[in-house]
Amino acid sequence: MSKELYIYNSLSRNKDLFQPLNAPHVGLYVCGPTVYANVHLGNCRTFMFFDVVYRYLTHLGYKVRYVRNITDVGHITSTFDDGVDRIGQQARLEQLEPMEIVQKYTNYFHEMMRVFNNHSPSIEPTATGHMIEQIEMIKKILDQGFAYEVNGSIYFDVQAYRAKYPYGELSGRNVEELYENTRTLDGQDEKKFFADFALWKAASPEHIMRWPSPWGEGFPGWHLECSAMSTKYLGEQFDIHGGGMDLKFPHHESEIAQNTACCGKGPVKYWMHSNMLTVNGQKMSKSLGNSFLPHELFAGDHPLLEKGFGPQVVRFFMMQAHYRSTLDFSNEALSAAEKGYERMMAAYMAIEECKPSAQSDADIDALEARCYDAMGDDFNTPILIAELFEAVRLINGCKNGQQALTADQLAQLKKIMTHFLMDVMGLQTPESASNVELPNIMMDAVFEVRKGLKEKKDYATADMLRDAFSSRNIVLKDTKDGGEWTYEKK
RNA sequence: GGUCCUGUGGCCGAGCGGCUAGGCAGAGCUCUGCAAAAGCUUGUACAGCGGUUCGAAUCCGCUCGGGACCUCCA
Repeated sequence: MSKELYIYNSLSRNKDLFQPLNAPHVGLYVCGPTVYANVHLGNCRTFMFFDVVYRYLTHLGYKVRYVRNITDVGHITSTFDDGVDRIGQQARLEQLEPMEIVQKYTNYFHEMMRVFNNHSPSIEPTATGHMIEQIEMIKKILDQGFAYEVNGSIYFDVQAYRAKYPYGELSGRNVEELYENTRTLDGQDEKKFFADFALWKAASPEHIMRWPSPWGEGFPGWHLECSAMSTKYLGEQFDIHGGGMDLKFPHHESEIAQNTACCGKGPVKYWMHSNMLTVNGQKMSKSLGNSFLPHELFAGDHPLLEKGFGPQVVRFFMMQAHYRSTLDFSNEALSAAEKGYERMMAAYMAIEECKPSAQSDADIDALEARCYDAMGDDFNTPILIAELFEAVRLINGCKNGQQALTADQLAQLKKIMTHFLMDVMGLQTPESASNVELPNIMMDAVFEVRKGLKEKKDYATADMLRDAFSSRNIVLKDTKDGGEWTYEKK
């Protein structure tokens, strides 16, 4: 059975065989959210996918250190405006302290990660908690001659960097072309070269979030935190760096430049980028106004939604598309995923009901191998799911007595489905995922039936129903509206 | 404008030189008090036009759509 793992590496533009720098240890860094607003569903897709990466590497036996940061320093919204940052802006809007904003939206983020059944990262560092590391890194880059100071701000010197290292390798663009197509430059810009980016920005007097530094009070540039924190927790070189496609340039390109300028080598062996969630073919994003929030999706509480879908259905829906493809949201697709998810889980839970046979012609080993092949081919979860539906057919066939499976094979199917469905893809059965309301809903139906029976004066059947429950330690009590029920403790 | 990605059957979505993807929906059958579930069978497909090849959805070119990045973005 092949358990080789090939990962599409954005840097090499190839599916590269995964070979950790220090097996069995694996360093995984994923750019987390900026907590100035609620995470929307598009954001969640990325975190759900990298959760699967984390889970699968762990399943393969690697000791993974998974670092996912929280960006709680406001990135400046434009190079040219005067230190307006998203968090500060939102703080003014909501009339809260910036750190209250940070806390509020971090809480929502964590809650959604939990609801979607994502594992917590090993370390979840915040940018504000790593000012010292960021300042130290800037000093090193200055010492190496790849940055310069202007009026208390430090800029990365792309020209100096390019003289020694290639710039733009990840995103595949060259600086000359960038220049031709960059929008009109502000004449008052402090930068020596248009492509230079800020490592540290001097804070204007009204800027709220500010920290002392050797260059005066200010705040770090938006690319720096990831470089500083990944280096601190994963070392100067580590295995996998992930994030959304839209972070490739300039964010990840700048990270490479910062790390290389600081430490003389590129930080990451495998760069992974997950594609966007789209709505009517367009990227879901806050600024386009086509995003919606997870809790709106669960409740069906949004103009674009016909009904609500549970977190597990949403997760299954996401898993049915490959992470490097765009995935278009639609009610029809979600509904189809819901049916598929339910069929999958029903079969999973029905394995125990299957009667084993002495003989079988099914090849479960081959099925298992194909599951690993699918995951090993750049985390191809859609293929994995297709293979698991093959398992569903076997299980259902066995339950109907149309497919012979031995006891060992049934156990193996159970193991395969547990591994891939639960452990790797992080799905849950409907029961474990929710639903405390379910018993109440079912009992409502029971009371409805009893009411009908009593109206027809069929008291014998009505009593039979009540006795059937009471023999299972559930007591039914009639009320004028319907009924109540309790467990009878013994 | 530049760079890159993409166009698959009613819908979603894999595949990316020859071999059934899969799910949902549809049709037929089996099972069935009814309904559902499940199983079996089954149709419609690779944007268009050229080219390479024994053979192309898959490679190349052009045309026409769609999108991402180039500014904060998962």
